[in-house]
Amino acid sequence: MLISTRGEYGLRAMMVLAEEFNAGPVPLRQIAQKEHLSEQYLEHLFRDLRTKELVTSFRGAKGGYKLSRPPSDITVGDVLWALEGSLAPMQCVAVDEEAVCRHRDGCSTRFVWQKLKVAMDEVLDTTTLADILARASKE
Amino acid sequence: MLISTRGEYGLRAMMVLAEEFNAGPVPLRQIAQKEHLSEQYLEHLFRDLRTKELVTSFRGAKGGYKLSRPPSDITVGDVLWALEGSLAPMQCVAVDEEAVCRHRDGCSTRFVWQKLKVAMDEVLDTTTLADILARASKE
DNA sequence: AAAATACCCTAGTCTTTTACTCGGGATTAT
DNA sequence: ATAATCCCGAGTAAAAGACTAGGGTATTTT
Repeated sequence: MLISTRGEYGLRAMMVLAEEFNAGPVPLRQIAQKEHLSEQYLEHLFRDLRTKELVTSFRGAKGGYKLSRPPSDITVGDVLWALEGSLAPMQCVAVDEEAVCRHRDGCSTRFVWQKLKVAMDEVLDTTTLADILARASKE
Repeated sequence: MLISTRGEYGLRAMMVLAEEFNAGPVPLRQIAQKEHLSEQYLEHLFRDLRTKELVTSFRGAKGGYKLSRPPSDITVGDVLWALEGSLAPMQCVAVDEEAVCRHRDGCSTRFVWQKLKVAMDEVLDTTTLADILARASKE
């Protein structure tokens, strides 16, 4: 499976923040309850989301998290990349890796992985949280 | 990573058979040497490829494997599906699973996973071994 | 000032998956 | 007969995944 619980829970949590974007910060406990997730596990995910500057945190009573940018400015790819690392189908086409094919010269299969990655990135980079929101409210 | 060594090695091995499609059967040892893979590990992969009827086996001396169909009739998706099982980005959009979302009603993120799957399937189902072969010989 | 709320951080642990290896058996060409 | 080859069921070591434990620190409300 391409997406682990990190990406799954993380995106779900980000959608809660997207819904509440115009309200105050949302505490993790509230997100955890709404989505039936572990609050402790969410903390780990939100650390990564914060360092990648996708969310802003507010400490203390009445604290919580807010999206750093409007939902229309955050793509699914932004979120998943922050939580899962590279989403390439194979190491040899991952951005953060040296594009080294350790097998025979001119590895013919590599171009398939590259095509796959392009197709995946297209969806990930063009779908924003606002798009999901719009889609959800229609149903 | 979406693709494990099963899919990676398996597709590579299938390409060797594709190149040799008009010759006699190719023994695993030869594939293993050419691609620097473990022969024993390949045996496991070929068991699956055989039961999915992508390759035909010939026992005994001078035996080996052949593609069951011409390279233009075998897609990358056929091979990967045989070796990796479902290639969906998430369980909830995998074909062999009940499409059950165990979280809150109308899970809004599901449509993203579905879009992703469609984009991936498009590549996997339209790229054949012959396409890879053609691409490789051009370089 | 104190209590409550909430984020922040480092470990550790249990389970599952991955990536194989081992050792044998069956079949066929020579 | 013998060598080459496919066939098969176990087992295993390492890595990844999915968390939990438990402390700390900052902020706000009262």
